[in-house]
Amino acid sequence: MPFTELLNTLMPPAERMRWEACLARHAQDYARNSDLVREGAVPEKMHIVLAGWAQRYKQLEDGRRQILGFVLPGEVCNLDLFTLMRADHSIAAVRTLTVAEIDRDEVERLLLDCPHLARILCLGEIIAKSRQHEWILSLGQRVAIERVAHLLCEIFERERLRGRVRGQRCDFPPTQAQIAEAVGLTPVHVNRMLHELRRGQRVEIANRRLFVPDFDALAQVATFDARYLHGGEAEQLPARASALFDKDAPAGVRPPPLGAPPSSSYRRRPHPPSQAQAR
Amino acid sequence: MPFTELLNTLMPPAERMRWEACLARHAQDYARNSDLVREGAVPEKMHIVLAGWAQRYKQLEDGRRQILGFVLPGEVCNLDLFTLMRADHSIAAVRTLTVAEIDRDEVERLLLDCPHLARILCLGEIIAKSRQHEWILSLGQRVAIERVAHLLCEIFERERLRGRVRGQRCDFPPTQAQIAEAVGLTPVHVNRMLHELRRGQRVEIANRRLFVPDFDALAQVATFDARYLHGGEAEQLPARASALFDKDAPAGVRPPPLGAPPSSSYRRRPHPPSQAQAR
DNA sequence: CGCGACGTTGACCTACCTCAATTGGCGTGG
DNA sequence: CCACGCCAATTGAGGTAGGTCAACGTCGCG
Repeated sequence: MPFTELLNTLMPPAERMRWEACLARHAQDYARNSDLVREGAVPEKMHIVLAGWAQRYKQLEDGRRQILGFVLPGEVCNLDLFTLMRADHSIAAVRTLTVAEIDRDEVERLLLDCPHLARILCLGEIIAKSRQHEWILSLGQRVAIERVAHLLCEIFERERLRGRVRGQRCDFPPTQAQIAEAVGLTPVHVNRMLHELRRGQRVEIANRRLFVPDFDALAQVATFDARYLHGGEAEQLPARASALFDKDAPAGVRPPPLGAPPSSSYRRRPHPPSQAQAR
Repeated sequence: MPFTELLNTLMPPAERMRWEACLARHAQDYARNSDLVREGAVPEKMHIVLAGWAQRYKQLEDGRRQILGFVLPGEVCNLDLFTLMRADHSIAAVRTLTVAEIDRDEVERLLLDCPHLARILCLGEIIAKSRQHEWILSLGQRVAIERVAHLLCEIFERERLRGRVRGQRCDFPPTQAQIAEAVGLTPVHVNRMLHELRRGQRVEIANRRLFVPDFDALAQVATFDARYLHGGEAEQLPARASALFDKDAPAGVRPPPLGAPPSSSYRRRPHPPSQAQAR
């Protein structure tokens, strides 16, 4: 498993074992749709997803609910634990879910003992923020079919980076209603979009599994650009993360994206060719 | 000015002066719509808004643009500087803008010398994240009039927390087209929503100024709940922030919100008749 | 074998978009 | 001081993406 090997590279075996032992010791199961963290509560424990998916969400008083993002196996739900503020959103199990629950003291000890681990978790937070930004772009600007396709691309690519895609397939537990809550559409309309994608040979979802025969084709309908997931940056983590904590700074290597000057019309606004100059 | 006094409480005068001197020394002007930070670039300097507004945004290849948030005077644009990754979004001037530009070395020295400052900036980042979550909720679930009203509520409340509201009025530089890019609507439709809000005596926008005669009424239209802005948490900052860096942990005091259980299968519950009209 | 959750489909409706023209404010140059 | 020109705001008419409602199919499971 490439990701596992990668982790070995990034974390000394001692840290790695300490971490995994800790996870194993605190495993905990949740039933589908039950909350791990409730908005407004002061979080007591840090949650790490071991198996299954979790979903972050917020809701309005009248019940409208928006999913902010999915937490996949191996990812941390709430590092924000340490801010000690009340949670600004809830976290629930998408389906049957196993997490490790580690309380504050232990997390603290763990992070002190495992500097590499701390860096990896920090990088995870930064990438999560980048995903939030893309999520906003999606909700605000993409049309229905792009939104759905984009979500599938994101999931598939994240799973791929973790080495959990085989034969163009990966796990995909959410129901269509949950997809709908994630992309801000109606379950009915999500169903139609999935149907359309299926007709076009873009995706197949069955038995909680996602099948993507031609990723590039799907990415094209989604206007998906994987850069925001910072895939492959983990390899550069040691250098970069050390900059976070130590001093000097070798930057990652990556071609800058185009600053495409737009088209025409009202909404798709031609924003003036802005130069990044002062004065 | 209450906010200034607050800062004095939070930061020893020495730190405070060091910080402000630093800001003053590096002032820099930008023309409306010019970029301070371009997506994909490695940020060289940290930007702090001194006067005017900045906007974070992302765009699609075809020109569709989504504003991720506004940066108000006194706020920091990109603390993420230290991650040393390429910027995942661009930042531009809403209108004529003055910022302080501080390069990495100096920021580093500053933060080492001013631990209180560092804590305040960290808290700012956390609150920014909370705002992002609310922004997602808005784009995904609120209808047009709620979205626009919610944006105005957020701005107004943030300005109020900073002590910049007088006589129910505060600065409001963005054009309707920029509002549209922020809330994911068309400029035309934003115009109509503003018109409706004006007819209902909810807001008045003129001469780059926002007037809110009855905040609660506006908040009701928007389903706005100020909690996510963490107003008043700055007062608790010393205690809380120290927990971030030191050890033990007095939590903030704040009533938990309701955790409305999920409803039926379908999406839009009959949201309360948002009567923003004649009244 | 019957219930309950999920997926699917059709008919219809409306919130929001598109296109297009007009108005008003304001800075600039004559 | 006025006329021009530009940009933002405004308004109307008509179109469509996506929502709503409601029924039916299907699968898993006790």
